Amino acid sequence: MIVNMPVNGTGSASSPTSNPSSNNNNNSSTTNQNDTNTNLPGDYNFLKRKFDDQEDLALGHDYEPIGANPWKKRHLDYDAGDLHFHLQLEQPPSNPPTNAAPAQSSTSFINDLFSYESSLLVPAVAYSHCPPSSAPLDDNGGWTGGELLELDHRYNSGLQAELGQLNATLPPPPPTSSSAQNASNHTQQSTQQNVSPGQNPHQNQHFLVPQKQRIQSAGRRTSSGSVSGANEATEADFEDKNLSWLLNFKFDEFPHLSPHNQIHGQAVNLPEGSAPPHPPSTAVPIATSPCSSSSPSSASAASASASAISTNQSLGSGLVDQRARSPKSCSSAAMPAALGGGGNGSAGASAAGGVAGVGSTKTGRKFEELVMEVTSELDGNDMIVAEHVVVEDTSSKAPKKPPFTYTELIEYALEDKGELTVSGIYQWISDRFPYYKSNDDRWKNSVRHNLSINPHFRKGVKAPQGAGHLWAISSGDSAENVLAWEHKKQRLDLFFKMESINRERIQQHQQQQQLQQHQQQHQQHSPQQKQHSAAQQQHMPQASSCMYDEAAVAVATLTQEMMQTNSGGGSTETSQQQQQQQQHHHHHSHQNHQNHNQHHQRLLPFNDLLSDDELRKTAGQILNGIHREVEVQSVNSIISTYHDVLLDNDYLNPIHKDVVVTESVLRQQHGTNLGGGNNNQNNQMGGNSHMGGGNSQYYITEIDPMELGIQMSHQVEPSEEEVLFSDEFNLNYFGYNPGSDIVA
DNA sequence: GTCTGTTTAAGCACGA
DNA sequence: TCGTGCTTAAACAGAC
Repeated sequence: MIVNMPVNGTGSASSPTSNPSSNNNNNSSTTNQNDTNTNLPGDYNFLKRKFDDQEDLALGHDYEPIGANPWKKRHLDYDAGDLHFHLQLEQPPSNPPTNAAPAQSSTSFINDLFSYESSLLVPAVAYSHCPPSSAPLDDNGGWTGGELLELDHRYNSGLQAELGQLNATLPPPPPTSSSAQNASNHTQQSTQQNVSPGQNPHQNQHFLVPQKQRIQSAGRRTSSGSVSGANEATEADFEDKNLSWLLNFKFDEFPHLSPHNQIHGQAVNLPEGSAPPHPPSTAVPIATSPCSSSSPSSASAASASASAISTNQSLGSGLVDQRARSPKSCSSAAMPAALGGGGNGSAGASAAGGVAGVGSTKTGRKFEELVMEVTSELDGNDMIVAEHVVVEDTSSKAPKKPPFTYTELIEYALEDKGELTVSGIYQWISDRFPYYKSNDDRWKNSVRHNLSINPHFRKGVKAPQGAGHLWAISSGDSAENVLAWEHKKQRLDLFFKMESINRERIQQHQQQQQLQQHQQQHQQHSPQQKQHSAAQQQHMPQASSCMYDEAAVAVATLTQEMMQTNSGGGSTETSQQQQQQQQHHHHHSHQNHQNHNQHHQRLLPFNDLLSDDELRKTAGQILNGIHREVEVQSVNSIISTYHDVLLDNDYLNPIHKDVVVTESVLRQQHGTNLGGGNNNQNNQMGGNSHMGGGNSQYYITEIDPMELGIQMSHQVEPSEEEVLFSDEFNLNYFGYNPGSDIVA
C-alpha cells in the first residue's frame, strides 16, 4: 500500500529510485576511504555498504547499462504480507538517510536472532532416546538452495515467541561421566580440529576479515592492514569451519511450550524408564526432524534417532543430492499435519514448514502466555533442552556448501570490496567458505555465469593488471534493495555468528570432557569414589547421557551473553567460569532457579515483547496515525541498541515519524499527488530536503492495510503515471489493486 | 595454454 | 502443468 506522507513542498524532486541513502553521494568517497578494509573484529562495514547506493557513481567508472533486475524479486517475495517489525529489534539508523546501516554492537548478536526466528535453523538429527555410547554422530549434509530459501521464508514470522523460549533455556549442564566418556572419543577429535583454544565468540566476529589475502581492489578499497593478530587466530577456524551444526539445528517445536508435543509421538518421548530430567516438565527432547533424509517418509517417521543417523551417514557430506534434502520438503514432511502446517510460500506461513510449533502465536496462543509459561517453567526445567542435545562429529566432514547462492556470494564479495576481478571474487569466496577451496573449479564457472547473466553485477573497467574486468554491484539499488540487502546481511551475519557460537560450544564441551576424564582417572584410584560415582550415575536420568544439543547450547550461549550484557558489567567470563556457574546452578537448582527466574524476568525482555497480533495492531495504529496526519510526538528519534528497543522503548507510544517510517518498512517513493491536498504540511522528515518538488512523497510498505484495519479514504483508479507500484514486488503483491492505496 | 566472459542448454526444486 | 529460480555443464571466442 501507499501511505501518503505529506512533505515539505519545497525542494527538488528525486527519482523514484532514490532511497533514504541517496543523499550520501558526497560522502561516498569518504566512506570508501574510511572503509579501506580496516576490518576489525566485529567489523561488518562491508555489510553496510549497501546503503551507499550511490557509491558506484563515485567510482567514476563506466558500467554497462543494466536492464530489469530480476535479482530483486526473489528477495522480496517472501516479505509479502508480513509485518517487518523485526526491524524494531535492530538498530534503526540514527539518521536514516545518511546512516542507514545499522551499527553493529555487541548486542547485535542478539538482535540478529531476534530478526530471525529460531526456526530458521534447520532440522536437527536428534535422538528420540539417548543414543548408545557408540552411536555414530553425523551431520546430515550440506547447505542447499532450499535451505537458503528456508532461511528467507522463515525470516519474519513468530520470532518473538521463539526467541522468548530460546532465552528461557540455560547453558547446558556439565555432562555426566558417562556422557563425557561416550562423547569424548569422537568429539574430542572434532573439537581439536574445529576449535582454536582460547577462542571466544567475540574473537570470532571478525570472521569476515579475509584471512590470508587481502584483495586489492583498484585502489578504491585498499587492502586491510589491520588483518593481523586476532585474525590469524581464526584462520584455523576458517579452514575448519563446519556448518553442519547449523544445518542440523532447528526447533521443530519448543519443548516447554508447544501445545502439540503429543504429535511428535514416540519421537519426543523419553525412552522408557528414563524419567524426565526435571519433572513435571512437559518438555520434550529437541524434536526430531530427520530431514536429512531425502525421503520424506523417513523424515516423517519421527522415530528419528538411530535410523536418521544412519541415513545421515549414508548421505555423507558435500554434494550429496542437496536438493533432495531441501529443508522445505523435508520440514513439510516432518511437520505433523496436526499443526496445520500449510503455509506455502507466504512468509507468515512459510515458517510452518518444519517449524510448526514455532509459530507459537500461530497456534493461537498469545505470546504473553508463552512467556509466562517459559518463565514459570524455568524452575526445574532449565536444563531440559540441554539434556537432549546432540553434538555432532564434524571433524571428518568436508566443508558444507554455504547456504548462499552464487549471486549472493558474489554480492557479498562485491559489497565487501566494492569491485573485484573475477579471480578476486574467487579468492574472496574461497577465503571465507572452505567449501570453495576445493580444486574443483566448476563453481567458478557458475560464478562467471552468474556474473554474466545477472544484471545486478556490472562489468566495469579493465583490471589494472591481468585479464578481465572489475566487477561491481549495480548502482540501481533502490530502497527495496536496501531492505533486501538488510535481510541478506543479517543472514550472512547470523550465519557466521552462529558458527562462532558453535565453535565456542564445542570448546566448552571439550573442556567439560577433559574435566570429566580427569575426574574419572582420579576415581580409578579411589574405589570408594568410584562406587559413589556409579551410584550417582544410576540416579542420573538417562537423558543426561545424551549429547548436548547444539541448539540448546547455542541458545544457552546466547542467553549467557545476553545476561552478561544486561548485567552491565561487560565481564567476559571464561568458559571455565561459565562452566562452573553452570555446575553450581545445576547443583543448587532450587534456590538458583528462583533466582534465575528473577534474573530472567529482570534481564530478559519477555514482558516487553508483543504478540504478532499486537504488533500488527500497533502498526495499524501507527500507520493510521500517519494516515490521519496526526503529528507524532517525538520520543526517541534514535533507537540505538537492543536495549533501547526492547527494554526502554514502548513502541505503543507515539514515536517520531522517522522511526515509524523506518520501523514500518516504509519505502520512499515519489509520485504525483494521488489524494490531493496535504502537500503543504510538514511531515518533519528532517534531512530529506531532496524531496518535494511539488509532488507528494509516498511511502510504500508491505503491510496490508486491510490487515491493519486501515480504512481506505477512497479508492482511486490511478492513471498510468500515477501508478506507484513501480517494482515487481508490489505489482505481484498488490496486483494493481487501487484499493490498496492509501491516500490522504 | 590459461583466463575471462558470454551464451545456451538441461535438470532440479518449488510455488502457483 | 507451467513458470521461475538456481545450479551445472558445455561450447565458444577474445585477451593475455
